[in-house]
Amino acid sequence: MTKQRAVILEVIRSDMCHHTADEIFTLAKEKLPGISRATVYNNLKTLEAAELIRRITGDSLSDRYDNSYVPHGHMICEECGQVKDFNLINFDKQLSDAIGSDFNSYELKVRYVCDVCKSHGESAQAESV
Amino acid sequence: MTKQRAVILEVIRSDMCHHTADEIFTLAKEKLPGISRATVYNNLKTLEAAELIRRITGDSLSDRYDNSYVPHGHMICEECGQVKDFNLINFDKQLSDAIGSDFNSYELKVRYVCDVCKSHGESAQAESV
DNA sequence: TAAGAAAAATAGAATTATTCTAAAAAAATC
DNA sequence: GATTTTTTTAGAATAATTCTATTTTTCTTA
Repeated sequence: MTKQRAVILEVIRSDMCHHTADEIFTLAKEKLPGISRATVYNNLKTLEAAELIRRITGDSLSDRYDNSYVPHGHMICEECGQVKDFNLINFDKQLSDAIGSDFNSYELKVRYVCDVCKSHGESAQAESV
Repeated sequence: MTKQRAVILEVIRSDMCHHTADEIFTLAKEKLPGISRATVYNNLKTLEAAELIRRITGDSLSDRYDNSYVPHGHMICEECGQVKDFNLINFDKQLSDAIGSDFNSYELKVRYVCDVCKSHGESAQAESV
């Protein structure tokens, strides 16, 4: 566990947001100005392999990272882009029944419009994801 | 509906595979040698907006396209990369209950090891997705 | 069906996210 | 403490996608 790796993990764990690699790089840089982009990418891979974080794909052009490795759903507002976590009861069993096999992980994303955006139309253009 | 658009749609519908934009470009080129990459990308967007195809993200570096717009699950073998479709009964209701709101679409991917790969170990390195 | 307007296609440059590379630095091992 | 292994670094390379300006095709309607 190097300084860099610790800072990256700290950044990912510091809030409930799901940051992109680039955002993590920027945030890590505030604490460790010399850190390199490649280090961030390397460590994101290492940390996911160690099952400490989870990569989530397809919300935007770039991947995002979740501070929990345990699979769960992500609900993504199509207006403001905010990502929230949610859980389904007994979903693992349901899934393995449906595919007729055990599985290693799953990724579930739901696109919807959140209450805030629903109420004040298209005005709320947050960037907090 | 232009020649190009028809060919692209035909390529996507011609088999059960989930092709990348680049594969679609290559296949379309066989039928329409002058077709440009930008045309493929433009049309993939148009066709998804028209709800004729569905983009699926995160299986590999590049996105893939599904010949059905109706949301359903994708099961992805971690050994050979093959993608199969599956469905969950009454899942829409379950989802909207879980997130406490209506939603526009969902994307569900399960990573597992398919029977073929499970039986003959790591030998089967198919590319057919 | 010809003329004008609108939409789509083209080639290639530009952009963006990510990976690779080779050298330097840090950490781990003995 | 010397040696080996791992990690970091900067920047180049790659790959997917988007953008741009121009040309071509399609659509509309007279």
